[in-house]
Amino acid sequence: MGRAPCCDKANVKKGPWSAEEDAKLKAYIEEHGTGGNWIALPHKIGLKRCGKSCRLRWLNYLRPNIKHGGFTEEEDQIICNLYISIGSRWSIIAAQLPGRTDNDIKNYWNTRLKKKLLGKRRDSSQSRRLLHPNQASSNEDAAHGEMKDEARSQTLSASALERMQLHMQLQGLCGSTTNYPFSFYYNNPALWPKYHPLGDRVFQNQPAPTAAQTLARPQDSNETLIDSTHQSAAFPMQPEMISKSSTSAADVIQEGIDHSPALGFHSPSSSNFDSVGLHADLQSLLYCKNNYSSFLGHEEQQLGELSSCKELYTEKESSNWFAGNGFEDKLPSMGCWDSALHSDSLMVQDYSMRYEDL
DNA sequence: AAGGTTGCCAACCGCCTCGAT
DNA sequence: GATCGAGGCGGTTGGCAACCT
Repeated sequence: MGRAPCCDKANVKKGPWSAEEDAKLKAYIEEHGTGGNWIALPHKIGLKRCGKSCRLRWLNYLRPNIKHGGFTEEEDQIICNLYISIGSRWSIIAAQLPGRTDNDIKNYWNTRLKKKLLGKRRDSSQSRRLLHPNQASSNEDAAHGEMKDEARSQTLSASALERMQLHMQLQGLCGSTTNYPFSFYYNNPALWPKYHPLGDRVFQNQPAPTAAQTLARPQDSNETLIDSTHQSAAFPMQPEMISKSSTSAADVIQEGIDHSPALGFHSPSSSNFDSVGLHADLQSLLYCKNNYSSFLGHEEQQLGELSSCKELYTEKESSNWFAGNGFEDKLPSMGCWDSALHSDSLMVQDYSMRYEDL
């Protein structure tokens, strides 16, 4: 027996919102707020819409200060950095980009930025199978729960693969500055956005530089590197940090770092990485095709190797790095991407070693 | 010019989390 | 501690527009 629907589906309008509906919803919320109950809201204002639909419409379209389209280079970089770092946690990524919605960023990533970064070759049938194995599977497969779970797991891995590919591209540009490819982001505090659980609202009230501003001034990265008090607050957000917690999420993560020196998480104060150079590399990757064309030369082979490694990408096999590093207690809901990420990292590590031998 | 394909994006779906009871 | 319901989230879909052949 499934969960009861949140609204009477039969009497609820679907599809595009009319101007009249928009006006009603906007006027009501601007005057009364949501009242803390989205489900009841449409009834109050006489809209034949699901409460969830109203919420989505408000958050993604009607809310003040929403920006649509026209992503800047700066925003591209932030999205790229965060996607590599945390995966498809669009709400968290959106929190770093004032005026942007998770849906917008998700669409932008899926339709444009991903292609921009990974290149058109990703559309080849090979990579299509690699990245969307569930789409290639038959309908009868989907009808079976086990197969569905497997497909989900593979889809998850696909996302992880994408991030890994981005990492490899970055590594190809930046050279192997470390044995641990995923430390690229963590080793560059200049690329770390600030974590603001309340998103825009906090940005509006806080004069501290946004991630975009931090990113936009790589020449200032030295001060970021040196400032150890800044480090805790500036550490890249982890998805679970967004959950309501009484303790500082940054502290939780920082503690995790402090106890995991072997995993490539160098504290900024001890890091001597050239964040300026890396920033430039990322910018080149995003905006200068020439710079990553050399990478594409290896991509065919890489994809082949990735296929052979794909079986490594199961959640069962991926032991959670965070377990054993003091994270499991504090981050109880650590999502499956994390284990996939860990699995990725092992595979990438292995792969990168072989790659460097080429 | 017409039909097919691809790209884009708003909206939906269903699962998960968490607070209230 | 168990259950319920609302909110939140990420993945997916459907429809329209632009582009291609």
